[in-house]
Parts: sequence; C-alpha cells; structure tokens
Amino acid sequence: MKEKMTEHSIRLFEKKGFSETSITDIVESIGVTKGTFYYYFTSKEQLLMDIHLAYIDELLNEQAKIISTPGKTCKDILFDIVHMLLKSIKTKKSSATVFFREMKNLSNEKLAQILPKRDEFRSKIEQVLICGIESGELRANLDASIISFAILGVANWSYHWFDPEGEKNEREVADIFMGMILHGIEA
Amino acid sequence: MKEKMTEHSIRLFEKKGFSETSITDIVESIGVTKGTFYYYFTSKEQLLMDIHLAYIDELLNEQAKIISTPGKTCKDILFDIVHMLLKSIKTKKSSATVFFREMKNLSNEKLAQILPKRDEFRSKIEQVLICGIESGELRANLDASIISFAILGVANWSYHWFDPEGEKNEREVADIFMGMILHGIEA
Amino acid sequence: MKEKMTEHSIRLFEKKGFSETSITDIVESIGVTKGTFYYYFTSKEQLLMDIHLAYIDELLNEQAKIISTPGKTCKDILFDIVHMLLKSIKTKKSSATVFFREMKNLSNEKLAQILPKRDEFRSKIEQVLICGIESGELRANLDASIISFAILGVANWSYHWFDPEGEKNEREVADIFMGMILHGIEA
Amino acid sequence: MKEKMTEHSIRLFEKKGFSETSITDIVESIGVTKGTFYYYFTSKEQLLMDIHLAYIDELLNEQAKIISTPGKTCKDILFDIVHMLLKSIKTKKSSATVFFREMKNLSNEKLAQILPKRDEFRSKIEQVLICGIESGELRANLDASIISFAILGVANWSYHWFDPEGEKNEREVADIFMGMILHGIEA
DNA sequence: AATGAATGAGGTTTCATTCAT
DNA sequence: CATGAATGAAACCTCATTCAT
Repeated sequence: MKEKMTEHSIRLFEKKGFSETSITDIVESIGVTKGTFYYYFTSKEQLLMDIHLAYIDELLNEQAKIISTPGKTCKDILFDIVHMLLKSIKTKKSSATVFFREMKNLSNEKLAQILPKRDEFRSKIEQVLICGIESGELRANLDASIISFAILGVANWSYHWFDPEGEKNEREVADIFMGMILHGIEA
Repeated sequence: MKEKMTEHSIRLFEKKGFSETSITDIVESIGVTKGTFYYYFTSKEQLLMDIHLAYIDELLNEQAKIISTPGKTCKDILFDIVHMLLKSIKTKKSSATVFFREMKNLSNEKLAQILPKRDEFRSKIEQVLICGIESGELRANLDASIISFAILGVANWSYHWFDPEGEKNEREVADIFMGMILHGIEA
Repeated sequence: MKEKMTEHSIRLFEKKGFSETSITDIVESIGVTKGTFYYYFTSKEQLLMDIHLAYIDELLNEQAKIISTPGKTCKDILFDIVHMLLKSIKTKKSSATVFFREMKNLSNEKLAQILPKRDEFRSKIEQVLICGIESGELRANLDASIISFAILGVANWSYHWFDPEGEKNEREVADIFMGMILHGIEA
Repeated sequence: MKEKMTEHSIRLFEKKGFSETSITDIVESIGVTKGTFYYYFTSKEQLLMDIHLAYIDELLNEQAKIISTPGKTCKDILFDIVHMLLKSIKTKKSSATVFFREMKNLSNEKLAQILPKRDEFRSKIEQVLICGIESGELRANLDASIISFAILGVANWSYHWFDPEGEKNEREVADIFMGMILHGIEA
C-alpha cells in the first residue's frame, strides 16, 4: 500500500507539481481516505523525501556498480554513466522530473541529506575525468570540475525533452552524446 | 511600481517557488497592499506569464542579433549563443530559474504561447549546426537535432550551479564549454 | 451622464443582481472610470435608493392620476391600476425587478423611506375597494385588506413571467386578470 | 450537522440575502469553523441549490398528493393547492423567500434543473383549470395559462406580507383568496 | 468633470493535519 | 488498518471607496 501510494504520488507530482497535488488527490487516485495516508507517512514532505532518497540512492548505487566494474577505461565508465542516466530518465521519468524540479520543497534539514548525495554523484564523475587525464586517455588541459557539470547538463537536461517512445532510443542518444563529449563536433 | 513588483516577485519565486510564494509575500516585500497587486496584475498567473515572456523574448532577441551579425563562422555563432546564455544566467539568474522551473504553473493556453518560442530558440541552434555541417566547418555525421539539445543542456543546466561570483566567470565557463563541444575531451 | 449611469446600472442589476454587480461593471459598461461614479453618486447604495425612489414615486404618481380622474367607477379605477402596473412591468421591467428583488440591500434608514410608500400604494387600492363596497359596486362581505394584497399579487407577480413581446399584450393580460378579479372563474 | 447548517443558512439568507451572507456568518451562527462547511458542501452555491431542490420537490410532492386524491372537484383541488402554498409559506417562510428571491444566484446549469420543476408546478395548475373548464365547473372562456399565473401570483406573493402570527391564519386567507378567484369581487 | 493609483477589509475556497472510533 | 468528521491557517482574489491631480 505504501509502495502504491508512492507510485501514484510520483505520477501526480510530475503532472501537477508537488504543491499543486493535494493529499486528497493522492488518496482519491487509489480510493482510500486521508487517514490512510497519515498511517503510512508522517507528512507530505516525508513522502517527497522518500521519493528523493529512493531516486538518488538508486543513481549512486548504479554509479558505484559501473565504477567498480574492473577492466574498463575511463571513457567506458563515462559512457556507462551517461547511458545509465538516460536509462533512468526513460524508466523513471516521473521520478526524475520530481527529483530535479521539486527539490526546493524540502526543508533545510532534509535538503542537507540530499544535496551531499547529489554532489557526490557529480564528484564521482569529476574523479573519473581526473583519472582519465592522468592516464592520458583525456586531454591534459581539461577543467575537470566544469566539465563534470557540462556532462551532467547534457545528460540530465534530457528529462525536459527525451521521449523514450521517440525516434531514437536511450542507447542511440547516449552514443550521440558521448560522440560529442569525446570528439567534439568540429570537422 | 509594476516593474518593482515584477522584480521582487522574481526574486521570491526563485527562492521559495511560485506556488509557495503568496501574494502577501510579494506585497509585503515592497510595503504595499494586496489591492495594489491586483491593480497591476489580473492574477498571479498573469505575473508569471509576464516573467516568462520577458525572459524568452529577450533570449530570442539576443539570439537573433547574434545570428544576423555578418562575417561570423558557425562556430563563432555557437560560441556567442552559449556565452549569451551564460551571461543571461549571470545577470538574470532568478528569471532563468523561474523560467526553467515554474513553467508547469502556466495554464495550457499560456503554455501554448511560450512553448513555440522555446522551441524556436532551440531550432535556431539546430539550423546553425546544419549550416556548419554544410559549410564543412562541422562534422558531416552529426545528428543536429540531438546535438542542439545537448548544447542547450550544457548551457542551461548552469542555472543549477553557476556562481557568477565564483572562481570562473561566465566568459571562462563559456570557453570551457565550447572547448568540449567543439573538440571533445579525448586526448 | 448620471441618467446614463442609472440606466446601465438598472440593466446590470436586473441581470446579475445588485451585490453581484460591481462599480467596475457599471463604469466599464459606459466607458468611464470609477472616480466618475463617485462624482455623481455618494455610494452604491445611494444609486439603488435613487432607482427605488424613482420607481415607487412614478407608480404613486400614476396611481394618483388614475384615482383623481373624475367620472370613474371603482371598477374602472381598479382596472386602470392593474393595467398601469402591467404597463410599468412592460416598459420598466428591469426597474420593476430591481424594485421587487433588491429591497433588502437598502439600509434600515433608506427602507424607512421606501416601505411607507409601498404600503401607501397598496393602501390606496384598499381604499378603492372600500369605496366600491360602500357604493354597492363590490360585494359587501369582502376583506378589503387581504383582497388588496391578492390584487397586488396577481399584477406584480407578472414580473416573473410576463413577456411584452409574447402572445398577449399588457392590455389583454389586464383584461384577463380583471375578469377573474371581478367575476371569478366559476361557471 | 449538514441539516443544522442548512437550517441556519436559510434563516440567514432570508434575513440578509444570499450574497450578503458569508460562509463566516453561517459557521459562526452554529459555532463551527469554515472547514466544516466545506466538508459538507462543495460550495456556497451547492448549498443554495440544496435549498431550492428541497423546496420545489416538496411542493411538487404535496401538489401530486392533492391532485391524485380521488373524489375531488377541480375547485377542491385548486383550493387545496392555494391552501397548501399558504401553509408552506407559513411553515417554511424562509425557504420560500430564498426560493423566490435568490434564484439568480444559481448557475445556468443548476437553473436548468430548477426551472422545469417550477414550470411543472404551474402547468399542473393549468391542467386542473382545463379539466374544470371541460367538466363545466369553470367558465368556458378562461385563458387557463394566464389564469394559472394569476393564481400563483395571488398565493406566492404572500411571502412578501403574510404573517402567520397575524390576525388571519393561513386557512382564512386561503378562503378569502379562493372566494375572489372563484366568484370575483363584483356585487 | 474626470482620472488612476492605492487601500484594506472581507469574500470563497483549499488543504495539511489531527483524532476518536 | 482505515475511516470520517473537524480544524484553522492561509491561499487567491474582489470591491467599495478615497484622494491627489
């Protein structure tokens, strides 16, 4: 039941926004009453926090798996991370949207739990870049920090437009993205 | 007075979010009464619409100026657009945040005015890419559409993290971004 | 201008109700601004009072003319009064509706000016009835007071349904009404 | 509680008018909070609609009982209907006032539910008249439609003045009314 | 004679939350 | 586990009115 509520909430939050979705909206969407909601969640914010945590923890988890897999070049790792982000936008578009858009609805204390994880994710990318520079795979004069933001921008921005049912699937988009990130677009 | 109200609203919307900012918050921030707000705006949504229109129209305007300036290569144009986006995030960070985050608070009719403009901006970038491909400046095998989203992602994502007072200014960040976009990061 | 404003107000009050019609509605309907309204009227209530006074004074005036015309039987007078009420509903339907429906929006002091006039109108009808009873024109056992209310009811209720453009004109309806009032409907 | 709220609302609407009565007025009159009101009613208009429906349905119901009772002449039926209307004005004066005066505060969709019922009530009276004409009880040359409005006017107008505590009770007034309606007032 | 900026009180409605059952 | 009645604070918005110009 808690799971079911969370699912429905994510969908509603994506469509209408967190503030614009009322507890009534949520409980009516699954045919129970408000009391039931407060049996499973202590507050609306708690529910939002659950969604955030589930999303970022999953991302960090996937990222860790990618990084720790032996026998990969840094470029392989970067590709896998970008690909994984697109896959997550494909399968969890609603969660992604809520995650990127509704963060400000968390209280400062809750934010203090989420923000470090967000930065950890980016920071791991930066480390991969540095590792690649040191190993000679990547250009020596890169600003690893700014480039990590650039790569995140390329991948994450997809939640604004990427359509999993569209012409290109997430693998193809990841290929195109990595083509540009690695080799640029200049002739 | 209307201008003043809009300014303060943008700042508040950025900090607290559109839905979380009340008319009371706005009018108290400048020491007038609610009636005054409704003397100048027909609704809260109208104010949000004004902000959106002002932002996107300004972007389109700047973009048009860049594109129509004679004697530029396509790469110059791309650089100028990315640079311009970063400048606009620097000087109008609040507006940018509101623009990218609070779009769902517009009614469908209002959205129908904004979305085409947003896509026009992206589409212009795609045209520059195509033009560059045809002239031989850019690689022939690019997917101009997806790449236009990638470039937008790199630039626009900055509103999440770019600090105009930080270590790098908008010119330097634009240089780094264009370095990656044009030449890639591979050694 | 004052006249024009009153006319438009009556029409708006009829259609939307007094409370539901704002000063803005009124001034916009004639293309001036709110200041202008307050140049001519001291308050919205004052305007309503003007409408009430104009209506009831006109009715009393017409009634007085009918009663004072020499050489009429009481039945003639009753007919003329009923006919006059129907004519007034025909030509001043909006005023009539406002008069009968929006009285409660007058303050007690204003009501104290209107109510005696309303009762004076009815009372005059009662006097005509009494006069007719004494002269032998009307049945001796009538309750003149209650019958005066009955006659008023027959005539005034017309504002709910009488359509001057309809099948019967006000003269024909007055004839039918008086037929019933004088001779009843029994075979 | 819902019943209690409706009762108090009717009383307040009668005294101050629908628009002039605020939700605050209503809930304060029974010592609950505004939230409670909206727990039972979806809107203020819904409450007004409830009142209208309850009133007209009750009238139609009573009318149907009168008409379907066997062994009555048409004149009996007419008397019973007029008497019933006066009784309803006696016992439900507030509802009657609200019903006759506040109809314009219903939206068009709601009106479309009420108006047919109102006309059904009048139409039933017309049918009784026609039946009486055909049976020879009533004069052959009556305009049944207009006369039905006249009878309704006589009876319904009472809500403006009838005082159940006054000199005459509703039975006596009904007798006087029917005396005029059946036999007229002429000597 | 008319305007337009500003007010402030009050309107209807929404909603997260509580709690006895 | 779940309900349903109730709360109360706060939301957006309207509007009669004032007043300097």
